[in-house]
Amino acid sequence: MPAHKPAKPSRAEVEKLRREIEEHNYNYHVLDRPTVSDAEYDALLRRLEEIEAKWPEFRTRDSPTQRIGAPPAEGFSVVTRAVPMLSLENAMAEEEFRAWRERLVRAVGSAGEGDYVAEPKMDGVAVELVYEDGTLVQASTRGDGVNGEDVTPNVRTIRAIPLRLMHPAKGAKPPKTLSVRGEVYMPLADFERINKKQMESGEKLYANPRNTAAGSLKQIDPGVTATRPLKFFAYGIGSAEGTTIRSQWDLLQALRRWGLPVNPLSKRCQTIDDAIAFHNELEEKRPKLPYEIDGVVVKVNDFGVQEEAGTRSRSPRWAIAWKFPPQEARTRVLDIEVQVGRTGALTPVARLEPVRVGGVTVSNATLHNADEIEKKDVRVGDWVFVRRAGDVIPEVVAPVKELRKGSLPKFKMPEKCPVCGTRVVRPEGEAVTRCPNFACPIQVRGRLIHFVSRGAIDIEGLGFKLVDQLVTAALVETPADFYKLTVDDLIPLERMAEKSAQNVIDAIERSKHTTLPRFIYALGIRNVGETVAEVLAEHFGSIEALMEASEEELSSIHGVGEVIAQEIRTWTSVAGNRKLVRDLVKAGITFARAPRATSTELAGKTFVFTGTLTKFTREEAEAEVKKRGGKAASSVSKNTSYVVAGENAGTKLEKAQKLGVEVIDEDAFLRMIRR
DNA sequence: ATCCCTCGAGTTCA
DNA sequence: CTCGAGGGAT
Repeated sequence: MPAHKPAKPSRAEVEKLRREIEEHNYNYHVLDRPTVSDAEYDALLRRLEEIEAKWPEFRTRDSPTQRIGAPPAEGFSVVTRAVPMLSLENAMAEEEFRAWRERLVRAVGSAGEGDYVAEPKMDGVAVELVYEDGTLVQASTRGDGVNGEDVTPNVRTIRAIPLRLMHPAKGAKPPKTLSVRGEVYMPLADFERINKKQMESGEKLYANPRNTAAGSLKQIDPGVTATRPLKFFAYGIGSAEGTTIRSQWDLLQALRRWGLPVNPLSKRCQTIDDAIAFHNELEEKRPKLPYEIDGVVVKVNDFGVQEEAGTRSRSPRWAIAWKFPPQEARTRVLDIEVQVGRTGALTPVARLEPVRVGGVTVSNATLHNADEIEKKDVRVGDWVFVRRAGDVIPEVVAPVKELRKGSLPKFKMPEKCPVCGTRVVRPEGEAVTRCPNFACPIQVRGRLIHFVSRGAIDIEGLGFKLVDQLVTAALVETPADFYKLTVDDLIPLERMAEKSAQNVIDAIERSKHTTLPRFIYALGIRNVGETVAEVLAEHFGSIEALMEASEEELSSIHGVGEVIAQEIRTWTSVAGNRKLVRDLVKAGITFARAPRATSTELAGKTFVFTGTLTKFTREEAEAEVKKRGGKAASSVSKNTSYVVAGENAGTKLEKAQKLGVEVIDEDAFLRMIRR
């Protein structure tokens, strides 16, 4: 377009443009169904900005362009409200929840028997929004309920919050003055993203989404708040005067019609058991939700019954917050111990005062490596927040620095291996610190355990306890020694009678019949996992050929680069390792033919399995895929053809959805391979 | 030289 | 599951 001046639009045209932008905001934030791309949305907003810049007479305070614009505040003034924002009584367990209902029924008679609304309890910041004639004029934090802080300029930057209410053609118009209550929160993914950025720029990490949301709302400069990905769910109003709304459920629908986001999981419950079921279902969904919740709020639906139930000094009798057991808990670091793995990697692990998190007692949490400890600045004696990452593995989130008394010494990686005393090394640019002593007893033991593990040689009944005993009794030093064991060797060991000893010996015997990839993997060469072992087996066809391979030949293989090639060549040139392979072969190890792909029906397809599979094991499924010429990968990318999701699928499922990868369930997978 | 996809290794608790 | 890093594509 040539740079000619556009004609001045009419007031109606500007208004139409605003409505269009508001509509898109509504679709996106309230209905969660975007109807235009971000780029299209931005284009509309930019056009409006240009018009308003050129013809200032069109500027209005409630225009979508006016989300940022107020100058930084001098601090926050206090807002005093006529109808206080009450807090809720808490219930921690089902009995307490039922007790609440008993009291309710006593207070209001049979009216309290049924008809509730159950809503997720957002873990965010409670705010009140005041709309005058449909325009947002004030926003405040809850504060003590009566007095809150005026955070209007900051709240205006939150896109999920309409600056103007919508007036549906049919249905109740909002009252002249409407105070909406709800929760400002930060989605988990956004929280993680900005924390990652903080980490990269070496800044302080935020403890959790709620604190980050609260901190964002209390920014002096609304420009800063505008950069924070905050969202909002409305759940109530200050007073229902001037409306015809007579129940909580109708209120939620009305809020939604007025253009305010309402949590779609909220549910009307006809009986107390429905509410209990809702709580339990939500607790299960909780780890998969894109935001944090800390419980369920159950309210009496009918406003008339609510009034009858009345309010105690600080909380209404007609509502209760039934909390979930915390997923994040505070505890103390008793010690930081350093473990040594089979490759000699030194891993610091925090020993914690046992604490219940998400239903289990946590007493250990990995701290990964020295950098990680440095980054989080965790010290022995600190109070720390612990959470179960991805549903399972405990993780130290951050120390509570305010509770650090005096000065605690910083953690330092030991200079010597805690097991064998050898001076440890940390190669330039690497995160791990290692003990270089190949003969370090813990490495020896680690290699033995790896050798017998599932996926490797797989000796059933030979676990880490028994390996420990065998090493201590000097019966086993290298994997080849397993094949020299007799029942009489085992019987003197703890918890070993003749029967179990015989079972172990039998299992050892059975393990002699294996496959080449498993055997190569079992050797425990650094960076040679199951996949690389398979590639090597495919290429060389025999262990002897692999043992004689040159570095050049190795690195020419697809999937093997310089690093791995050198690692393998170094390993195969060590006399002890060559002897180990000879001894194992002499002991009678034989290799089954690797099952070749029997069809090509899944050729070119890549599968990723995630979650708890109930109809088959992951190994079986992967074998089926390979048999049909397909590939089984461990992580989801845009190259993935299908993600097969079992129960409780976690981040991989999310990623699949984000990348638009097809997700199928176990049955669909079975149908696919049965054909 | 850089980015993206994978793989490998280490870890927790019931 | 998560992180770091190897390998290959661009």
